[in-house]
Amino acid sequence: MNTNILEPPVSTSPGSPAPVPHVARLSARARLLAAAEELFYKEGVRSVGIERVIERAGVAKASLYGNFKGKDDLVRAYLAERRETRQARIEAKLAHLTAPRDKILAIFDLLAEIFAEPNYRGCAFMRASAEMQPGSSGREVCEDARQWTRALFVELARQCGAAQPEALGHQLHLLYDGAAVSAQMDGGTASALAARAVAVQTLAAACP
Amino acid sequence: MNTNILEPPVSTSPGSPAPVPHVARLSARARLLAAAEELFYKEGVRSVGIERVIERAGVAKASLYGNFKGKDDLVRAYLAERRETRQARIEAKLAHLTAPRDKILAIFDLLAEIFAEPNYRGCAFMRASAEMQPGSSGREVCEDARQWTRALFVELARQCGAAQPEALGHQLHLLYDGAAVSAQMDGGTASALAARAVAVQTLAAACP
DNA sequence: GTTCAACCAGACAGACCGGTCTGGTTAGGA
DNA sequence: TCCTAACCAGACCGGTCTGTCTGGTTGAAC
Repeated sequence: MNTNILEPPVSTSPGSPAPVPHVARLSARARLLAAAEELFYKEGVRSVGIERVIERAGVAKASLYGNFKGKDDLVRAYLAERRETRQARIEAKLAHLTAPRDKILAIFDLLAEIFAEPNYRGCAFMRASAEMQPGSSGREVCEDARQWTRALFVELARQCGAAQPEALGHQLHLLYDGAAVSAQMDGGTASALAARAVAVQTLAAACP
Repeated sequence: MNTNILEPPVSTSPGSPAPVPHVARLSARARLLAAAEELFYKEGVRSVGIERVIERAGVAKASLYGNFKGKDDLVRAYLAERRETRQARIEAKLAHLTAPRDKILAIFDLLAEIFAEPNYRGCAFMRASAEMQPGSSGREVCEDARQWTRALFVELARQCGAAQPEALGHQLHLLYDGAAVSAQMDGGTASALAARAVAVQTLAAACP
């Protein structure tokens, strides 16, 4: 969902071969972020070089270094954008629900939706984390995204009336992570359903 | 545990600054594997270059290319060695147990032991997978290791008398993966205990 | 003593990457 | 019309990476 009226909406058609049509084109920054999103997620932040990104975006090298401090900064911006997109998607999924238990299970339902998407290649933050040095700005975004997810599970566990909301939140987060790993390595949506089934049991045991 | 009498036992003191003493030294191949194990696991298979490995091993470049086809082959050998070490460690942990339920829980106890080790940095296969291209020989080793773990959980679930051993095995594997991710990102042994607690509930529900 | 295999040390080549710089083009506003 | 900002195209530099090659050393077998 693009609410910035200064920029036309980005068409995220995955298989488009030509870089981006020159009619009604986006700003160089927006095209760079779109190309980074596509290439970094598909092939890894380290495998993809600057040259590939600017070629895909149809942008000059100087434009990249005018909009970003360097490759690390572009990676950070890519991850930050993904983090906001994901958090917004989760919040939208939970918005029309009231019972905390339903919200928790809805998160796993959302995982099944995400895993079913044709271009899904696993959790972007896990994959990027493994490619980046500890302490880099990109890693901080990943850890921030992780912290947010953990806090969400703990808060929902608290609302469920769990005796130990921290412990239950940790357990639910565990299932969330495990589902992502399994989806990345094994493919399919089965892991989201398996995690949901375990979550139902765990909730029943922790929230009497 | 080194049972190969052809080679002296490798001293895995982590902070030793000198490469390896020239007395009773190992073969070039063994030293290369030891250095690869140390550096690849600590800093990533992609971040660490050939130069770093041969310097740490105290080995000439030509010796590397005489023992391995190239860097990819060295990475594959490193992962294959790790896979065998891990499988042997799990099998040793389960050897003196008879009840399948105890064996399953012992795997999570072993995770807690592993997570508590000072140099633990997460699952080597997950981290290496994220750094390698799909279809590479190293990736195949990782997927093989994953397949083995899955088969182990499914077999133990079957021995437990689960109605759906495949499903229960998948759920247990999910907890295993989630614990590894949480240990890598958050540190500590809490995730192994949390996964064990959920496993107890899941087993109780699936094996009446 | 000779031979041979395994090894060490390091120079070197070719490729690639991130980042800088120059020069030319376009569009819009004063 | 002129000016300015944003942009494109691509040469270029320094560094790093994998992998090859040459030459010298050691030690054990014969």
